[in-house]
Amino acid sequence: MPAARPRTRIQTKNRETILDAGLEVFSTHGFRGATLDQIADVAGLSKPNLLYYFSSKEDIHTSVLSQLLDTWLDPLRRMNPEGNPIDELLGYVRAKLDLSRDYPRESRLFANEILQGAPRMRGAIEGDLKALVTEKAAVLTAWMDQGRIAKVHPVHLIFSIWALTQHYADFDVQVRAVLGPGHDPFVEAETYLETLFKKLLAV
Amino acid sequence: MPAARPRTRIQTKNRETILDAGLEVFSTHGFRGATLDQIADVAGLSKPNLLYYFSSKEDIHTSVLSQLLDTWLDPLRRMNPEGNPIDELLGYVRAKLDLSRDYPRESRLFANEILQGAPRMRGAIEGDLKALVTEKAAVLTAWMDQGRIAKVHPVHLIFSIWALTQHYADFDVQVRAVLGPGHDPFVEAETYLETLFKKLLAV
DNA sequence: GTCTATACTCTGATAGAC
DNA sequence: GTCTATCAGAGTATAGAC
Repeated sequence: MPAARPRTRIQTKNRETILDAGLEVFSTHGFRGATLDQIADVAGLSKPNLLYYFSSKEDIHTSVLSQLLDTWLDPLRRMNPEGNPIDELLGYVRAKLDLSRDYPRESRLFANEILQGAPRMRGAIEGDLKALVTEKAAVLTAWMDQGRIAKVHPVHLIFSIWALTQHYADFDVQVRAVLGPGHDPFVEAETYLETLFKKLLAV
Repeated sequence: MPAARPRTRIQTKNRETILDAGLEVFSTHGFRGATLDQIADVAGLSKPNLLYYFSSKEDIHTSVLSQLLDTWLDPLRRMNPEGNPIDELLGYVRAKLDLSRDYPRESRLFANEILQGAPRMRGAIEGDLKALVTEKAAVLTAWMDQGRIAKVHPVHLIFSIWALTQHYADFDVQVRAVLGPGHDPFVEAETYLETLFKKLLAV
């Protein structure tokens, strides 16, 4: 790596363009399935030019992934132990569903990575992610012990929020095919999931 | 394609071996990510020998996929309109969770396909799958109208069963990393999901 | 039916002109 | 900084011996 040098505006802009193109292609085809040609095409740059900004395909992929987990865990991090339990949990569900709607490519990239056994993210999952879940599971357990929400397995509760919200991003094609035209999956999901979690957590 | 000829036992066995190896490799690496070398290696056959039994990589992939949807939809198909609604639904959840536990490779292969926009299964999804869901959604709606289960969006109810059960196969790595050793995700999930759906569907 | 050898294409990465 | 040309390796598929 060369000594860190301040980047010009055009450099910053091109790097962003490439990372966005990489997200687009990696999220639909996985790492191996993606080609530099495709990424260059989406970015509107030549292949050698990609490799002027990033040292390798792997480098692009790593860069795309590196910021992903932070964005992904942010809503959970925001769940406030001092707040009202039901509001906090429903707020978390809504925030996670918003992520699925607004950042489906990120969701699919993450899903791709986990499906393949998390070869490039295992450390982050066993580290940051596990630590955060453990911390928040303790908050949930406290709420349950105080009788403010129903007693269920706190970690599986978090899993179920992930599964239900990410499904609408990762299986979008299937969801839309089954619902048919004239439906907004995310609007319907918001209502459905609010009902589901209210009933599950009512004491 | 040559005229259909009865296959010898060794042919049948080798074809099965190859399809199983293909399932193994395709489900973890996706179509593009998988190589014939990997499949040959897992199958314990040489690469040209693979192509003696199947005309191409695509052919292996298609053959693996072709039987997948049937297996996958079977539990839903079995949901009996004449049975007890809660029992039928909880039975479906359990059957789907069993599929996740016993056939995680099939689940991941399916997830891979949908994530990529279902390039090789779109027809089946818009056809058979949609038709079955529509049929069963009508059954659910009838149960709801009779006041035998709570009124919720029937299609999203099915989506939620899929999301929650498939999560334990597709995100297995993450689930186990977060839970840590000494947990059986599927045993815990069975209890958790039974509670969740009982509460959701209680009138 | 199965293998070795190989043809040919695709893809990641580099060289070097401008 | 960006491009054209090109190399080296991987990967699918085929030829042909046994």
